[in-house]
Amino acid sequence: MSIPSKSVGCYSENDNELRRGPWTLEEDDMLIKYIANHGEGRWNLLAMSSGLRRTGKSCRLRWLNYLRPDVKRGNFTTQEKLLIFELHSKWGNRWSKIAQQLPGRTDNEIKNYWRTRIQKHASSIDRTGFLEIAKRLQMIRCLQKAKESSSSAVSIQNQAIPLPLDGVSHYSVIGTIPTQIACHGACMNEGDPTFLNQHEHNSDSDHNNGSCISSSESANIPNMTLGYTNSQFQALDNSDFSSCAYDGYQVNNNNAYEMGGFNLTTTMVAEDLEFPMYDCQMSESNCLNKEFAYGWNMDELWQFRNIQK
DNA sequence: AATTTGCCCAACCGCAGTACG
DNA sequence: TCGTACTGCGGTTGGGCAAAT
Repeated sequence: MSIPSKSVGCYSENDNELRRGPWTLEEDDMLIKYIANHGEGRWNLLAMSSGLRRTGKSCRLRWLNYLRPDVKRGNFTTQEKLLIFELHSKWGNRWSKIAQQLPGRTDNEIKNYWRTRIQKHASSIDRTGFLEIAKRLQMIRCLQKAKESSSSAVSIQNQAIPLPLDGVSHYSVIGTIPTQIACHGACMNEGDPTFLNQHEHNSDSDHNNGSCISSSESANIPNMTLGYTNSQFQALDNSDFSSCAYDGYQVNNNNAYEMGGFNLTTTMVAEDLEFPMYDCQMSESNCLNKEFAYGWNMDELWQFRNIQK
């Protein structure tokens, strides 16, 4: 390619050379009008016949990431953030695949979000940090579930979630979960943007009944299980387990949900969601000290992590 | 007020997969 | 079947801007 080394903002005034760098309003307008008349696709042809001195790839990128009418602008909602965490735990850096689950969001946007908000927190993790992070993640997941099940009168406490071990690819450490979580302060209100309700996003079923977990109120939540599968550590609830089992997902060594990166993900769940973690405490019986709540023994977990390295 | 630092995000690059002649 | 063009994806870069010094 004849294009010199990248220099955004340096344009050639030579009509024969391709333009690079930020798009102008005129270029945007030209692209929009062309696509309105001819439709998307055939980007190289578009680039040549539209009069834009851009590559087809550049035109495509501009359209998909910025000009498309259904592109959603602005910050990610809490639901979207949670969904990104969820999907990244399943699929890793499959940004386009993740983007398909977030209507109006582009893979580029999600990728940028992940890199700037999440990976910046990547750092070495010590044992103490890991414990704290594990606690936070666990609480967050509990709170997610609280909304869903608080509308249901049925308590499914202390049910064990069976793990279908295939005897080959799964090494699992599973604990069952006492399911009382107390939330103090004003952290759970239906109208609160920080209210965790991930499943509203992609479910039209029974998750939208407004129920408020107010101060000093407890919610029955479904069992949750922390599972460590091969090199993978993640928080598993029933839906997570399904995806794990059926998608055959495995986290590679670079994945953020691998133990080494676990801290940044979970930390950001708490921090980036602006969730008042300090207001939410596990109930007394679930005190997270030596014995990790939900049956996890952190000594074992940590040892297992080291074995996997 | 000036300079430095760090963050965010749009855009670019290279590569892999697919379509087509 | 092979070669070429096109498309899409994930990783990376660097400009702009706000915060910090």
